[in-house]
Amino acid sequence: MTASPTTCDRILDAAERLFADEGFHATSLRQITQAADANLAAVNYHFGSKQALILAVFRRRLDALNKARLTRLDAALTDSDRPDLEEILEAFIVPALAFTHGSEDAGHLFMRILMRAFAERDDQLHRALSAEYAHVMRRFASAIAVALPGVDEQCLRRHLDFIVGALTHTMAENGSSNGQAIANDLVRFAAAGLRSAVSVRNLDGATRTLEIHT
Amino acid sequence: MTASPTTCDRILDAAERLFADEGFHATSLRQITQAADANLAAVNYHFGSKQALILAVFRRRLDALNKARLTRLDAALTDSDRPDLEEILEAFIVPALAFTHGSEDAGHLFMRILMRAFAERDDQLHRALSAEYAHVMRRFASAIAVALPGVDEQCLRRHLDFIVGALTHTMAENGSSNGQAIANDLVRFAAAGLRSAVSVRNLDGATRTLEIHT
DNA sequence: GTTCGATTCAAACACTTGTTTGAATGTTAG
DNA sequence: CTAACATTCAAACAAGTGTTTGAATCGAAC
Repeated sequence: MTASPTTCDRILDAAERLFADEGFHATSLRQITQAADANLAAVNYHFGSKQALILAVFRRRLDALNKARLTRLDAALTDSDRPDLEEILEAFIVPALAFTHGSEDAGHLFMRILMRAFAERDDQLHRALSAEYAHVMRRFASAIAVALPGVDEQCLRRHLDFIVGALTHTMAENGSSNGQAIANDLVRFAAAGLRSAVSVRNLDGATRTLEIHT
Repeated sequence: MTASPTTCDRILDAAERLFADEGFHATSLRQITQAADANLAAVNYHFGSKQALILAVFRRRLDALNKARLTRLDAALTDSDRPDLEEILEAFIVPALAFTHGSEDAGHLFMRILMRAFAERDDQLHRALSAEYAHVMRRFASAIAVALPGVDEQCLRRHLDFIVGALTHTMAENGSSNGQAIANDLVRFAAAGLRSAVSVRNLDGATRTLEIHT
């Protein structure tokens, strides 16, 4: 039999599920500790505060996710001299979906939490997360810049935002079903979108402009 | 001089800003009424409850946004017999950005709120919104299906999710700056992504599959 | 001026929140 | 065994929550 999970882990699991279902502020420590079969004071004892618990829930999964992404990115880059755009995008997208198919629907829950974190304007959380998240995004940005020479830097950053938005939104919306089909779609969708940026610029040197009514 | 805004409007404005900054549950009625220079009981008097206020904040902007989208979509469809994909996408994307450039940063705030609504698992809010939102999405889906014959229906629905995710994420993240450039990028990005779906199917009849490690 | 409906107001309601405390318990080392 | 430490527990804390209430105030219509 596996060692029974510690109080810390039970609290993290319960908090993850409740945060995903109800939101950070809407979830009370009493709900969490009751679901975790722990005493109310356990949260403040083990983590210090509710805010620190939120960060802990985050780090546990995000560290693993970003590490898997970077490992796969490195593998794609050393595979050949000229990196393949699709392989780079798979390195970013597939681990997120592998997550979803992992232990129960932990990944699915975490994607909902990740989306909340983007929505939350909580500066403390925002800063703490972007510290390591920015590093990962920069690695992928430069990898794509190599695979797709001639793409505007600012444009590339925007497109990465598109991909992050599309990924988190669909992951949060659709459950853990059809992960593979979604990954296929998103990789192709994103690759085509990225390639369109350089081809347009190479053909006529300027993008079409739209009028925006104000 | 313009007629001074009613208490209802002041409450809606204050609530919109605070909901975007702090979240639904994190903002108290006391914060809202104080910012709106109204009495605490005014919210329950005019709207009935906090939950009803949240819905009211939503409807005020979402109605206008979706109406603008559909108007522009109709214009694009009657323009010519065979609708242009880019025009359809502009009908969906540009009004959201025109919003952003409208009164102050009201649109920017509302996009953050919209993102929260997707993240929130509040079933009541979810159901109330998807009622009219689903209708708009269906209109756009069938318009794209005409402009892009041969695209798989399920695949199209997923791609619309990608676009919604990309739009809300970037709108929420970047402020009201560079709205036009973002709209240009997203329209081109989305169009290329959508076209890639039909071309792949038409060329070899099957999509590439990725292994997902679990 | 008076009456009537709509609106505002201050005060209180019952309840939940995150956090702290100090004693009780379990666990490990000397 | 005992001493020291880590962990759990029930209880209380002050502060904040959404909502309700009943009186006060306003603005027209008669």
